[in-house]
Amino acid sequence: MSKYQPREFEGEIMELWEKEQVYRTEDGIRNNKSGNKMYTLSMFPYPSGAGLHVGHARIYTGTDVLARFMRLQGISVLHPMGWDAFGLPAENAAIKAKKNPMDMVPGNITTFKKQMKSLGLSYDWSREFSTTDPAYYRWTQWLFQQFFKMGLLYKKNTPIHFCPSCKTGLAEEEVLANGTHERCGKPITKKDLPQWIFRITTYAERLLSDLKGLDWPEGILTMQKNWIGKSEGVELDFKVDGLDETIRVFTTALDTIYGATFMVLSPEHPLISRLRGHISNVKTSGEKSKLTEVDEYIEKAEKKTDIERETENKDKTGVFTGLYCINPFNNGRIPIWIADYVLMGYGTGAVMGVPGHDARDYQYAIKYGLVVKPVIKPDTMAIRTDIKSDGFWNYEEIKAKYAEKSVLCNSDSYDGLSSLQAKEKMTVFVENQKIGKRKINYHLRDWIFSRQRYWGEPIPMVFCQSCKDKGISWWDTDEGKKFNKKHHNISKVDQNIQVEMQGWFPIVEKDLPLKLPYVQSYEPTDTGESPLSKMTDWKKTTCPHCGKHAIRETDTMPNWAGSCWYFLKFASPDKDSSTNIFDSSGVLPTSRDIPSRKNIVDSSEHPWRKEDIKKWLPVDWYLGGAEHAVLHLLYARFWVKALYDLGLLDFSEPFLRLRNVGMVLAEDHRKMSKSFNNVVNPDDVIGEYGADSLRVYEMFMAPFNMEIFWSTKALQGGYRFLNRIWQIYNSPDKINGRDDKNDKTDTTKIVVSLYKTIQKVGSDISQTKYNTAIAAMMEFLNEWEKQGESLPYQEAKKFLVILSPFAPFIAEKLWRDIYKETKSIALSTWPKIEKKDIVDDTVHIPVQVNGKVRGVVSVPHDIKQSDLEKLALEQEGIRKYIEGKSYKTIYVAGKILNFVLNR
RNA sequence: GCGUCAAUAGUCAAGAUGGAAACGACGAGAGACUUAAAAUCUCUUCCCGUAGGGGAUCGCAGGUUCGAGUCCUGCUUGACGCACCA
Repeated sequence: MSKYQPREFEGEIMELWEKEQVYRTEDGIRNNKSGNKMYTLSMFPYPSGAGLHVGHARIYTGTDVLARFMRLQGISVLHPMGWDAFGLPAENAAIKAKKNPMDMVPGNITTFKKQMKSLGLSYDWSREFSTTDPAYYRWTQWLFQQFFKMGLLYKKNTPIHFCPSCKTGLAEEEVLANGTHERCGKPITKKDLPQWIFRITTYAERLLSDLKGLDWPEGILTMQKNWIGKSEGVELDFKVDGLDETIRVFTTALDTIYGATFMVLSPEHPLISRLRGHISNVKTSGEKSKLTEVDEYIEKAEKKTDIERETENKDKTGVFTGLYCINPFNNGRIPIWIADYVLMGYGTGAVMGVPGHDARDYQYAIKYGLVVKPVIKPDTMAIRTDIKSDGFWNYEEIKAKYAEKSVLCNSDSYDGLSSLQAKEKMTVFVENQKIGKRKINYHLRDWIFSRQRYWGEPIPMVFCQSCKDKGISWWDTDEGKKFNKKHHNISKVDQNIQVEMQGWFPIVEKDLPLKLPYVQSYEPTDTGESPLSKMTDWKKTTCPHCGKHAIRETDTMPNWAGSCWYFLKFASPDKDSSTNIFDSSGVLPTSRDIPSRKNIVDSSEHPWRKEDIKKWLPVDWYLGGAEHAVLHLLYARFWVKALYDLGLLDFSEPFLRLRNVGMVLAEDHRKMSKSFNNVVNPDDVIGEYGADSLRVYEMFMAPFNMEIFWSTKALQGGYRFLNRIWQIYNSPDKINGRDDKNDKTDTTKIVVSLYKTIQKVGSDISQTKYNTAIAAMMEFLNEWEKQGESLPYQEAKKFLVILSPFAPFIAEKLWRDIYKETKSIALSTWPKIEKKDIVDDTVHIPVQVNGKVRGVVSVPHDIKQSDLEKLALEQEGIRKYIEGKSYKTIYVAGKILNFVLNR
């Protein structure tokens, strides 16, 4: 009997799979029923120099198990893999290594691919591409241009988050809560730079409401909801006392307006500059003039970094302007303050201070001695001072506790109304007086899309000063007019954007891809300009509209661009798909001369063939880490919605089912990191125990979405399990009637167990409950190993099939060796189990006395209650608790019998 | 502060709909094989008892129920996310 030595055959099996093209996507050939497809996708990796991580192995194996299972169900499966190779991590690594990223990425990809193959992942490699491949980013650029044409992109000078270490601007989402950059961990500052900005906010409502139909983890849905942060309220104007100015505020609690005892402006509020003259007239008792006081405060506030604002979080500061405004409801005069706890970026940048019900306003009022006036109380309370001794009652809290039973007070004619009634009535008043309107605000901000870095898709736009001077925008051109006409159904391009974007033109389509030039100096600059801006020759071009001198955009796209639509391209690869990015030796052509493949794409209209998209999309199963909850997953949803509006797609949500994978932490319970010297390399593990052991271990250790701690000991458990399988298939007395082609069999006890196992494994896999599926197989194996148990030859074959999604190498090996099969097990069929084959005739009913189990009776499954009771009472162990006492019985058919003694 | 999720044996974990708590793995102990070790196999592994058997137990405290790990209320601890969003 030979020993289980995976090293000896895994490589050979891998070659067989490749030779036989086992994992090539079958476009619905095996089952022509429409809709019988499955698109299983793992979030594709950025191919780092460190190679594949055991954490990667977990995601990819999890997706692979699904893909293999679906194939065995006879479903056509699309299971692709590619590379998200643009972006900061690749570039920072390249800078560190003093190499051009273009020269580094190909080698990394080669390593990743080799490692993935050795893991036994069943990808259709013919669909592979990298986001850095010009044939792919040609279309990323093309899509950018479509979004520009829709009016979803504009370029504007904006104060943005800037990472001084990476020397680039960042999106809101890339800044961590502690004010550092999510990629490099260094602190972030603000910088005023011209930026391409995506108007993702125009899709806020749809991004929010479409979450409803998605089968995603609850936590991720909540995070997206919170990130979009919808709040409904009212905007209304407060007159500045004695001046012809108004202050517009946004509030979600209009019912508290009688409690507004002060007004707060954000330090960046534009009104302040107009008020300066009046502020300088204010008399003060101090040495400084009021204006100096205000100016000093504003200057200090502007200098604060995000981190400073963060640490000072709770200690609010501000300055009184000496001016007043008028509450439109009661004409009360309230003081105007400037404070940096009010943000310019949200609402109107001005807030009515209601210290009676808002915790922040309360804190501020206490510090500066402002009036605290509660205006909502529980209806059972007579006087307002009883509400709380200090006069403050959190708005949310009072509503949560008293709901409809909280009423207004101190609010003139609104007194006694419920919060809800008052809010509605007051809103109507605001509307009638024409001093404001209902308004919905979102926390979601527009998406800063420029990066001042080298390693990204060049933004395919050209700026023409001459056209700008003449006030010509792209929408004034023939092409632009045609576009507007064709897409008049979608939101009309904003006039402001048309003006703002005068002089900007997409480079003509036939010139795509606009290739990233190979440069000597690709390091980011200190000026916050892209390294491409130093390439004067490359920058120079002609205006697509007027033909005069024009300048190329030199910013590049963020790494999110490529991942926003890669799942579409997998479904519809370039026709000449043999143009793999690898040549036969596995070495990339030097990137200096990667051929442009624009000529092999047949359509000038679409980056994909519609029938392919129809066949495969949307993605049925999307597996990846939870860290993308509001980055990639939000951006990709946004692009798909925009593409839907353009008529390029006929669905508007890309990922129907999302599952998160838990992290793989090191044995010492820390994150795996080079600096802790605790990284486990999958190559080493595969070398020693085989890929199957690694796969089984990672699927078995915990539920798929939970984090696991690496344990080599536990991994050996996986190896032992496979070893026992190897031994049992090689034991003459464990499998009956070898070479018997006749698959008729008695349903002996062990066979029934097998059938139950088959059913459990199937249902567990489709719920990504891999750990319990494996436990069930182990349980079955334990039973099969018992002395005297053996399986008929054809039945034992079925066990290999259900094992194969988890341990494809050993399953394939035994499939071919023991059963002499020549066609891969991956292309076989999941065993069908009839319900009648797994029904037990005898059931075991636990018998309780007062809820405690005192015995078990084995009876026919359809026994009558009276017979069951009789049998139960025959048991000494049960009878002794009941004898001579009065009782009643509760019987749950097939489950439990309970005797309840009367007290 | 807000939101989401979690807590079961020495460790990782199973336990959908309330109905036998602890499937499976790791570790530990004993034994078999071996000159020996590793590997492999067998048994034990909450507490008491040689055993039949009995008792306890699911973060803590209550409650609902014939019956609660599961439902409800309050609390504790931890993880993740958001955070001056008006």
